[in-house]
Amino acid sequence: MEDALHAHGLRITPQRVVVLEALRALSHPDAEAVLAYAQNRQAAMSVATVYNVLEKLRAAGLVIAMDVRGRRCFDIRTDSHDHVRCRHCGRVDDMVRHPGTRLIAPDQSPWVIDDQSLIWEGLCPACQGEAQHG
Amino acid sequence: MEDALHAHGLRITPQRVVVLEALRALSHPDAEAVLAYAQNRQAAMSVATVYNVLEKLRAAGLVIAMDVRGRRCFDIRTDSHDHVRCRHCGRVDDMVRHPGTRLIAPDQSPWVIDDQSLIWEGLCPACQGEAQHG
DNA sequence: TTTGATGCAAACTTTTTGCAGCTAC
DNA sequence: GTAGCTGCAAAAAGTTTGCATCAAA
Repeated sequence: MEDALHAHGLRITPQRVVVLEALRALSHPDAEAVLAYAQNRQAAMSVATVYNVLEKLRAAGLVIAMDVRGRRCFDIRTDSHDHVRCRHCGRVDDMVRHPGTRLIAPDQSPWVIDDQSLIWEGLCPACQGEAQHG
Repeated sequence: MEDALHAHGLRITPQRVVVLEALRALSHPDAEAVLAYAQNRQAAMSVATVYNVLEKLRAAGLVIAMDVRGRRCFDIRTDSHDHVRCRHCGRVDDMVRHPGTRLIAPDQSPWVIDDQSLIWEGLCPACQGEAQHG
């Protein structure tokens, strides 16, 4: 658990270890879920620290972040994959993409899909120079 | 402009017409941008109304919504397409998907991509019965 | 020892809500 | 006339920030 932190030049603190544990134990938690996990395990943790740690981990490439209806969720998997979210219960599942085929079809899956959003993030042509020294 | 509202059983109000205008004039605006557009055109509009109208339009299928770094953005296009967002300036562009090929490659585009998130939304198996009468 | 992390609490941003009044149909 | 929409303002929900304290290396 600590190896991953150490390998990315991040200090090993009890809080960070617990956040990593939460990310492994939970499915796509948001900050609130990570905090609840830590508190259940009697680990000292504050809201600000949860956000700090998650952002550090994201910047280090250890987790990916996604925005889902006003909440920022995190996922410890770093290989490329997609997600599906239930608009009734809010549950988020991983979804494997099949190269060369349609991304998803309702009849290929027990899920009923009625919306999708794919967002890439990066630097637009105009900002590529600017961002390097900004 | 009003046709679309009428066709979906939505009452035609000045506010709704202006929101539709804003969605056509702007690229992927959020609520704040729509409000600013309306106010520039001297149209009466309150924050709550912007959110109400956008949600009505989304529920009617006239626009799609996407969550981008804590903000909910809207897009009047309803055919399936993707988006790319600059992490420096926040600009969001449409991105056409090429069936049968990789979704995107950095060297195929002047954008530098370092993150992607694809989220489908729908009903998970457990909720399909429940949601119909809930 | 020193650099960086944590905790608290307050501020900030974005979205939602309750309710009175108004208007499209 | 009436169901449904709007505006206001306050509250809610989620995230960020400033600063003093603390601890990993």
